[in-house]
Amino acid sequence: MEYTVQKLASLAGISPRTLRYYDEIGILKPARINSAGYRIYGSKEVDRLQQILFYRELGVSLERIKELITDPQFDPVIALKEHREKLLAKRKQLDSLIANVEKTIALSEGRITMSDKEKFEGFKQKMIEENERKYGKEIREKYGEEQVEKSYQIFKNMTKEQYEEYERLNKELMVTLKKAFATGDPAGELAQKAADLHRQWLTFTWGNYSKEAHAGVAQMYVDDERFTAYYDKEQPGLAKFLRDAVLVYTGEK
Amino acid sequence: MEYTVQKLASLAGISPRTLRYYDEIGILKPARINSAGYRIYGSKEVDRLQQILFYRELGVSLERIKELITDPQFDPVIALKEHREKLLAKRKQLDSLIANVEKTIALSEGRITMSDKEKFEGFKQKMIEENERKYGKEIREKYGEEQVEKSYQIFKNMTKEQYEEYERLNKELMVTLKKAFATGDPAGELAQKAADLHRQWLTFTWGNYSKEAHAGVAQMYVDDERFTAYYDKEQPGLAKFLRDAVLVYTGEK
DNA sequence: CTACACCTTTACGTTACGTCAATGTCAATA
DNA sequence: TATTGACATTGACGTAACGTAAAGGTGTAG
Repeated sequence: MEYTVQKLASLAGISPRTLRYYDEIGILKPARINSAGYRIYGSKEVDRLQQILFYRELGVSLERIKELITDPQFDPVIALKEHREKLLAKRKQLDSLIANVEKTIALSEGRITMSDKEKFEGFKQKMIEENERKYGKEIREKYGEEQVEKSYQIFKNMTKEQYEEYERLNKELMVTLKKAFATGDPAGELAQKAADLHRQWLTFTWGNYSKEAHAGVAQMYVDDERFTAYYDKEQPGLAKFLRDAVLVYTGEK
Repeated sequence: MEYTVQKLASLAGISPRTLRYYDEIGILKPARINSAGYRIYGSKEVDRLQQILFYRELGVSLERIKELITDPQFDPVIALKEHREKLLAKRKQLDSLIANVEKTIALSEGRITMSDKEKFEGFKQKMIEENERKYGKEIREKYGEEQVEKSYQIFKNMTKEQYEEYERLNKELMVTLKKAFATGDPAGELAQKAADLHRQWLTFTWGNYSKEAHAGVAQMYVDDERFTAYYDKEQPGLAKFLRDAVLVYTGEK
């Protein structure tokens, strides 16, 4: 049997435009073109279309489908396995997305108060996620996979009290730092107190403290604009001031 | 604090282009434009961006986000609930997709033979799905929701033997029909045998048989091109011939 | 002979940006 | 001071898989 676009489209449950598109990208060419310029498809094309639609329903992209059914030495099993991995990752992401939406709904409706442990866990998780999103690649490059994972672990294992202390330290650091900034002296008493607070804050997530690493982090606050922005958001120049104070504190030039 | 595109982008972990795009679609305008034409964002814009990114992470489209944070009488809870429904539907689809891919992989690797009940169930399911994809809307309109569901139920509850008989009947119908078509006489013995086979085949999924309905289906084979294509795929004109034979058989018209 | 249903190609619209290209601005340095 | 390098701007094309006109040719039934 021979089919025009409409006929074949109806048979397969797709649109004529889809068939023209498939012709255009070369994934399914008609058997021949008749005198009037009509696309004429035969049974071979019907079979090929069936295959295409099968893979398409699996969510495979047309480009990959093209490879799958064109290249004879392409292994469809391997391709399908790769595709499965993608789908699984997608589902995982979708799951956390759904969980987030549900949490947000519950929060908005006041069904859960989240003033207790949950909220705390959620905060920690969110902070880690945010940190990962913003700095993930860089800090992994700078400090290595292990260090980063370790500090995340420490973070996750903090008790509520420890976490509150961590937050409190951060706030105190900011307050002290701003006051010190007003004096303009990175070597002054207030600035050195800020540097010490900064050390305390850092050791919360660090396994071991070293002056060199401390000075390195302070320098990074100036080098990396995103960190700079975080401190300078409170007061322009704060990041540099903190670095200078820390350099004095650690005695590293 | 004030930010240029780069600064704000770094702070939020997005690209400058994204900020320009958000300006373009009016979802986040800068606080002001300086003399050089630079976009300058303030803390109010930072907050708004946080909100935008929050909803974006939930997978909400920018257009809906715009409504969410612009329209004051827009209920975010309702919007989130709708969005959750969409996500759940998406996950459901993704799940069946994954199941399908896995089944295909297993089949390709020969890990499962599917020569038993499973294969049979799979076939039935696939037929129903295909039928649904192709004709779902129309047959529901023509015969009503109940009838369609009922016939699917009958189909699903068929035993292997019944199903094989169903398939055998279909094949015999085709063979007989083609032979009858060669005679050219819709009222002839062979054609009437085909019509009777068609009746038997239909009653497999019909609760009750009526001549009128039988004639109606035969007419539909001619009216609906997708059915026509199914029969004409074997031999052009077969659909019409079957209709004529059935009309004689049922004594209608 | 005229509808009318089919076919054709061309081309813009969709989403949320990525990626040049051409050009202007600003701060630091030789 | 002139230049350099890192920023900024707008404009425009590309993405995936088609949907949707628009403008025009074809085929057949009445």
